[in-house]
Amino acid sequence: MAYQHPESKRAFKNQLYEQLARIGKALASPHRLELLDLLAQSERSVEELARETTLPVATVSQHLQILHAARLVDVRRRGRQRRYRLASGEVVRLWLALRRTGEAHLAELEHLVSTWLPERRHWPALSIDAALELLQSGRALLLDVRPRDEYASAHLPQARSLPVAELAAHLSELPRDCEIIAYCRGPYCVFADEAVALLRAHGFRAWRLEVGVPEWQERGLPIIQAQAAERSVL
Amino acid sequence: MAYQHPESKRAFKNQLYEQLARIGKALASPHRLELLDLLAQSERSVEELARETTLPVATVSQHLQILHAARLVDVRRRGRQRRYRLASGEVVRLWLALRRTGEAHLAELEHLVSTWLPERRHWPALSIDAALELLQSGRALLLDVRPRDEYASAHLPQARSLPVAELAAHLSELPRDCEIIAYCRGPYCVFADEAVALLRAHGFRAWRLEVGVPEWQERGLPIIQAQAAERSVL
DNA sequence: CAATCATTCAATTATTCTATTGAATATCAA
DNA sequence: TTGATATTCAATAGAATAATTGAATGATTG
Repeated sequence: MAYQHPESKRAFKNQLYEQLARIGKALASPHRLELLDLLAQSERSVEELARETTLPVATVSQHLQILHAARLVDVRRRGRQRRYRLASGEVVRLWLALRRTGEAHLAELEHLVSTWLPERRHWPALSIDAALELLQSGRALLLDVRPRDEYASAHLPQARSLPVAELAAHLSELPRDCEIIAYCRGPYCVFADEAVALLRAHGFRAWRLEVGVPEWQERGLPIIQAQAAERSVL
Repeated sequence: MAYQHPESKRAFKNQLYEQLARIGKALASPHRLELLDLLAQSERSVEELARETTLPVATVSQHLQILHAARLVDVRRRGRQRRYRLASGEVVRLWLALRRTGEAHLAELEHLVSTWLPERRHWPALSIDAALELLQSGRALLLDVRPRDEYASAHLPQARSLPVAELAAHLSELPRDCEIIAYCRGPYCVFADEAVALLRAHGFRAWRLEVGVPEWQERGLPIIQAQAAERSVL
């Protein structure tokens, strides 16, 4: 019979929400959110994550273990490294949902962007739809300006890899007779802003795509992913 | 120009993730998750929430203020009550994403359900699609077995309100020549389980719908909502 | 087998969070 | 204005969390 005493219902609910709060607790630190954000681009070693976040390696390791205990990330060995990655697309959706909730309700976020990225006022970012239209009509070139290993892990169809650090050295290879669309990790990454600024300073018609790979994929659009062999071998 | 010094990039990121962690921290307590789950059904007063969660009123009030500081909930006055509700549909999506992440990765959740709701093995729950098919062909009656005020706040199209507590008294009004589909707050609510058990014990052909109103709405399906006047008047 | 490298562990301290209690405030009704 | 009701506030003690440091582990390379 399904009838239960009120006290036992309470015990069930307590255990239920306690389990779910394991995930909530894992999301309760700015450093861990940054780690999730980075891992949404590609798997990484502890050391790589420490370098990108400017945190001590031991601190990153401990945060990763908290994320792992909440089952938000997986680990595998590769040589003497341990490479961490998000446990699944569910985790990407959770992170994006958290970020969108912030964008919807935290006025401070807008303020941060307008303070630190004031040049975004000059040129509007391209939406996914606007970019798709330009690309499908052949009037634009798509640049992935993230580091090469992130491109290798997953990138948008038709995208060419040209990390922003190498952009200045390759300007002569870029076309002047079409639009150039640059994308990076997502709306809070500055790589594409920097690329667009450099390109425009040299007379190119450049635009920033307002999303990155995770948002593109969440929209149900196809991406080019590294083979499973490269991602999970041994 | 968009070029920034590495240190100032770091300062921007620190502030960015610190803001987003306000939301993560709000999700870090089992009690607050239960409050969000309840508010996903309908707005409620502090006292109502305290009664449902069996927590002291002052404790609930403090948790609500934490949720409010993270902008996950809104308040309005109604008489001498303050009625809290989720700030927007984004918050619903965030909560559902967190819950789904738990379902995907926390084995303990499955274990909890099989321990506390063992009767779920007997009769499979109806998916949204299965329910839609039955309902559209007229071969089923849809019962909302939640408390009446939650039905009033929002319910599925075609649903009749019959709270599980009143079900036993109204059995004679229910049809025996079609399927009966009962739904409640969602997959972890037991109202529909109880309703199905009672109905089957009396010979009805009853089924539990595996989702509630929030999941139905997230799927993009229509719901019947209380008028704005009822929801937000003075 | 020793050396190196990447990562984790363990112990400490400082900080933040949580629940509880009783008092304070604010609103409505008589 | 008084009393009742709903909620918040303030103070506290206990618990959990975070960052730091240096040592320990474990796999790979020479």
